[in-house]
Amino acid sequence: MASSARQTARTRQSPRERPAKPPLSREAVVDAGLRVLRDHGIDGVTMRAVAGEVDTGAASLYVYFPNRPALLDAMFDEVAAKIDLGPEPDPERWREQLVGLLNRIVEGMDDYPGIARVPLANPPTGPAAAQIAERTLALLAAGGVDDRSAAWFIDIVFLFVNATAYETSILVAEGAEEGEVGARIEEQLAQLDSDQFPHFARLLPVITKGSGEQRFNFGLRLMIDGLLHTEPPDL
Amino acid sequence: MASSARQTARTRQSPRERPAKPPLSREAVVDAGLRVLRDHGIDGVTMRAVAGEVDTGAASLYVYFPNRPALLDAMFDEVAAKIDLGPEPDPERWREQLVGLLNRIVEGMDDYPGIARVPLANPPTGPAAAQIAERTLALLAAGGVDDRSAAWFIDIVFLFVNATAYETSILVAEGAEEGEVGARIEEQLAQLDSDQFPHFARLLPVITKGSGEQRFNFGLRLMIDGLLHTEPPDL
DNA sequence: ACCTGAACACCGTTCAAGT
DNA sequence: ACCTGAACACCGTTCAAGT
Repeated sequence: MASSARQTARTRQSPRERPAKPPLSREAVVDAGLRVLRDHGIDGVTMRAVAGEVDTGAASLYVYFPNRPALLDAMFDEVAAKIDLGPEPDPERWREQLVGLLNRIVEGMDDYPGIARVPLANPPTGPAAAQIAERTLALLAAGGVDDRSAAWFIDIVFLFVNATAYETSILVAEGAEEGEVGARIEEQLAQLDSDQFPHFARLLPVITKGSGEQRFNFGLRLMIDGLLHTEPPDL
Repeated sequence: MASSARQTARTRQSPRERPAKPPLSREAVVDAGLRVLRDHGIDGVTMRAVAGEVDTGAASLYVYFPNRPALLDAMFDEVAAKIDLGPEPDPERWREQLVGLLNRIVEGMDDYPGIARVPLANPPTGPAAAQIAERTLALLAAGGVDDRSAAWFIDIVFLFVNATAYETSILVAEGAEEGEVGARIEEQLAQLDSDQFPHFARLLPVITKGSGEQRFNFGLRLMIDGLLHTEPPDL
C-alpha cells in the first residue's frame, strides 16, 4: 500500500523503506503453488519449485506448512474459493442451478492439472469446500430432495465430479491432442475386437464419442434422475 | 532351459540343475510389484523396492518395462485379472449380476491400496480390463439397455468404481481407524456449524453414516435407476 | 541377451546456524 | 520469529561395463 514497492535485489537504492519482496506468508506460498500447479501439474508442485517461485529455499516453506500434503490441501481450497457459487437456490430452477454449479466445479479444476487428486485422496476440510457443499445441499433442499438422499448424493456426486476433473485434467496435462485418445483406442480395437469382445468392439467408437463434458452431464442426468426415482436409503 | 541355472552365491552345490529363483520375467516383476503394493501402497511401489523383492537392482526392471507407469499398468491388469466375472448374463437377473460384478471390482482393488489411481490417471489397455468391460456391456445388453446409453454408462460407472476404490483404499492405507474420519468430521463441524452452514451442519452426521459399501451401492442404485428413466444421449 | 554398479538429476524433510 | 545452506535418506532413469 505504501511506497514499499519491491524491486530487484541487485539494484539496491535507498536502504530504508525496502521490504523488497513482500514477507512470505501462507497466502503467498499458496499462490506460488498455484502458479507452479497451473504450469507443471500436480506432480510438478515440489517444495523446491514452489519455494523457487517466491525466491527462497524449500526449507522456508515449513514455517507455514508442516508438509507437502498440507500445502496441497490449502491450494485445493484456494481453487475451490475461485468457483462461482451462482445465484441463490430457486425451487423453480434448482436442477439447472445444481448442474451449472457442478459443471463450474469441474471447469474450475481444469486449469490446475491433477488438483482433483487432493480431495479424492482425503476429504477436504477447508472453508471454500464447505461453502460449496452447503450450496449444493441448499439446492437439493430447494428441490425437495429428502435429507438422507441428499446426504449420500452429495458424497457420490462429488466423487464423480472429482474423478471427472482428475481424469480430464490429466489427459490435458499429458498433452493429449484431439485424436490422441482415439488413436490409442483404435490400437486396442485392432488387437482385441474379433469375436472375443463383441459388445466392447461394437461400442468402443460410441464410448469415446462426444466430449468429456457431454459424458459428465449425461452422468449427472443419470444420478439426478435416479435421485428422483429412488427411495431414500435406510439409515 | 539349459543347466546354466544360477544359485545363491554362498551355498553353491551341484553346479548344474539349480534354477534357484525363476529367471526374471515380466510376470515375476508384476508379481513382485503386487506384493510391494499390497504391503506398502501405490507410493511404496518404487522401482528399487520391486527390484529388491526379486533380489536385483532397479536397473534390471527396465529390460521388461520401459518405465514405472508401464509397470503400474501391468500390475493393474493383473489385479483386474483376479476379479471373478461371475455367471453368464441372465436377462432375469442382469441388474443384481451387474451390481455384484461392480462390487467385486471395488473389493478386488481394496487389497491393493491406491491401485485405482492407475485406471483413473489413464485409460486401461490390458486384456483383463477389456474382459470386464465386455462382461459389463453384456449385462447391460441383457437388460435391454440402449447401446448409446450403455456406452456412456460404462464410462461413468467405472469412473465411479475407480474413485470409490481409490478413496476407500487410501483411507484404509492411512490406517484410519473406525472412528478416525468421524473425528475429523466433528472437528469440522465444531468449527463451522453455527448458522453459516445450516444444511451442512445438519447433514454432516448423516453424510458419514453408513459404510462406504452402502454409499457405493446407493450410488449404483441412483445410476441404474437413472439409466432406466432417462432418454439415451444424442450422439 | 540380460544383468549390474555407479552415477545423474532430482525428491521431502530436518536441523544447526544464522539474522 | 523467520530464514537458510547443507545434509540425510530417498527417488526414476541411464549407461558403461560386465557375463
